[in-house]
Amino acid sequence: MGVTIKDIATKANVSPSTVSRVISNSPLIGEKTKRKVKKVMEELGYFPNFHARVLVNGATCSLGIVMPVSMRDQDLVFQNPFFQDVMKGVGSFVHSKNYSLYMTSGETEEEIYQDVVNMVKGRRVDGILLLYSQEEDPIINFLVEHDFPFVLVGHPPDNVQNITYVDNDNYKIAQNVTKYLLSLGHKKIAFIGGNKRLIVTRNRLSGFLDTLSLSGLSVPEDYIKHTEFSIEGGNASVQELLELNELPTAIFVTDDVLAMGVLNVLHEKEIRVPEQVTVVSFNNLFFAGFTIPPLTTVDVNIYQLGYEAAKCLVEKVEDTSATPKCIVVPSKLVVRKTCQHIGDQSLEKISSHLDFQIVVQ
Amino acid sequence: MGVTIKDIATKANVSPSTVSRVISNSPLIGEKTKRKVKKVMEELGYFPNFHARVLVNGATCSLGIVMPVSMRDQDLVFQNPFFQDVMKGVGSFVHSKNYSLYMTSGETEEEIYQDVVNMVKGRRVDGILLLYSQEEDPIINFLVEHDFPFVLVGHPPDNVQNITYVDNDNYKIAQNVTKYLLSLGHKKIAFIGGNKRLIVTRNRLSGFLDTLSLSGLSVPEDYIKHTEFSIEGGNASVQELLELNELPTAIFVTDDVLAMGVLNVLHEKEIRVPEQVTVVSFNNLFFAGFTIPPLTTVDVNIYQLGYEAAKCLVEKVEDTSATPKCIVVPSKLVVRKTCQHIGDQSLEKISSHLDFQIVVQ
DNA sequence: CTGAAAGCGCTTACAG
DNA sequence: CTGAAAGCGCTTACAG
Repeated sequence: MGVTIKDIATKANVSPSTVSRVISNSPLIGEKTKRKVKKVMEELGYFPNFHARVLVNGATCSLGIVMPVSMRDQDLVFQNPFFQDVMKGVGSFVHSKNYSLYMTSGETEEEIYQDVVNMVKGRRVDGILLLYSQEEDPIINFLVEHDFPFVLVGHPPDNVQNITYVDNDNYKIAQNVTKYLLSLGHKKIAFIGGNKRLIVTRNRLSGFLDTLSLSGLSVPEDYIKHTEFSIEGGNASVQELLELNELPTAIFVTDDVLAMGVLNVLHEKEIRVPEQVTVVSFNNLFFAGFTIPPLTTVDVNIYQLGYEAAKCLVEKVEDTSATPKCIVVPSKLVVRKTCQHIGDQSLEKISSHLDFQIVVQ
Repeated sequence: MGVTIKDIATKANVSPSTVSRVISNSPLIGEKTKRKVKKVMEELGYFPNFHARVLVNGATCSLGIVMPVSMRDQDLVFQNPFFQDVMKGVGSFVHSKNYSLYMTSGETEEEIYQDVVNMVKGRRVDGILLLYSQEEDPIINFLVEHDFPFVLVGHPPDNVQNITYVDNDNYKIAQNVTKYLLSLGHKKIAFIGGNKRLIVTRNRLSGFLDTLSLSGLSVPEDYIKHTEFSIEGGNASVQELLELNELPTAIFVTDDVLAMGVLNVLHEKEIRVPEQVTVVSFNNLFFAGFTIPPLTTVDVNIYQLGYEAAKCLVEKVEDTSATPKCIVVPSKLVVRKTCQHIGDQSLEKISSHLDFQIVVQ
């Protein structure tokens, strides 16, 4: 059915080798022959068979994307627009390099693991991009063991020196966000975050906790909530906080989807934001500027996270000997309306104490 | 580097053919040989080379996914969670059938078209899934011309008899939604929808328009807005409506992201929903129950749309002679708080006049 | 500058 | 029940 190199060869009166060389634009071939062969290719509508090429070259120019698609059993239900945004960044770089994208479709950790094994051992991809990072991840171990090129979006759970990853400096960001809250006068600050196994969650929590304890503030245990990544999760968590005797005056939320759930409950209970409760969040997802009130949140540059990760991975694939590296994507706090409003001057002042870019929108 | 069938053959003292037969579990091979060979495969960690297989079998067991990723030039910026949801459905079915997923990464129509050509002509996939449907789409034409298996999520722009597609009955739904609005007493109803080239937009618009005209109501031209699929798009459109002399009392919005923008502006301008303006929308995206007020919207069963589409495609791939078919995914109106509230009884009454499932949440 | 030959890793008629 | 041979569509040393 498909036109092959042989068909071209016969019709152009040359050998298949010559056709192959014309395709790869080898300088060895004479101009005349090139033109002749190219014309025939045009006429017959030739297109190289991908698999035949891969079989001899080895390189697939494809990357495998590992998404945490709804791991229901782990309550990691990702209905999070975050991933769509990362993928845009990934897609953009990858396209510029003529690489293709392969996706896992597994729905449990075990299935996703199998998907990865298939990709790697079946030689379907040249590298793997992990869009998340969590503790005790068998996939990372598998990849390391097989010395297969991969890049992590997020901070490695361990083995940091040997893994190439792209991440924000979540610990530092969390410190600065917390300092920001402190400078606003808050002392009773609660935390709502995603699954504990995720490294992002842990890093943001540590930054938060460490900063408070440096200020001599301790956080009661029931001020710290871990929940699934959904509006409902955010909902449930604030509800719990609101049942406490001593209410927090600020809530540090690690994701905008969660924050949406938080704002929702507060609005329903007619608790005024930011007058009664201050809310900060992370990720600056597409709806962050349109919640009620508009969310003050850290823009972590999701697109760039994806773009850089893809770039690192392609580099790694094309030069396997490259040493592991880590790219830190910059971020900034986008101040909107969910934190106690203070005069512009004082914001500047606060800002000067922080190691952190602040932008008012 | 990789272990091949040959390695196994030598170590197991059989021929490569035998190993191949063991892998495909051929009944011809004796039990003893099978055990012996399997043991060696185990020891050596054998995994079949995907590309070698494809080269001889032809089948890739891979599907290509065409996403309308941010076609900036066409103002079709899709930051819409819709696609993540469809992909869940697609992934779920595909995984059960051991198929893999390939993604386009192009960012303009031209690039995406090239991605598709590469997939098809390079024999990288067995079928193509188009996650959207629009007028004058060169991709559809290409696929039809090459008689390549594909399935459309959405209604074909033309050539309906020859294309397999999965869609909601958007025209009918729009009719019923409009009737619903009419029965609520609205006469001045505006429309905010996405790009005109998209068939969904057109179908929902026609259903809307036809129903109104059947009721003897005409819609002024400036009551009909087409905008990009973003909160900002929704924002801009209501702003325009609010500048009109004669304000609509209801707005028919074709997508929740747009509706979010609509609600946002109305809230800012302190226009009360639903008391002053009623809003209905489509898709029931993850945040629809959490806007302020919670959105009344049509649940189009996004997941099932993806699931069925993948199913149709695999069927088509595995039986090329299958006749084109069309699957209509059911939908229902989820009544929340953006439409003028009326007593439960009258909702029942209204419902009885509609050819449409209504659910109160 | 061009061609014949071997080979990438598999499968599958064809023999036996 | 098992093996030798041909072939899937390409690339790339090796000759000339």
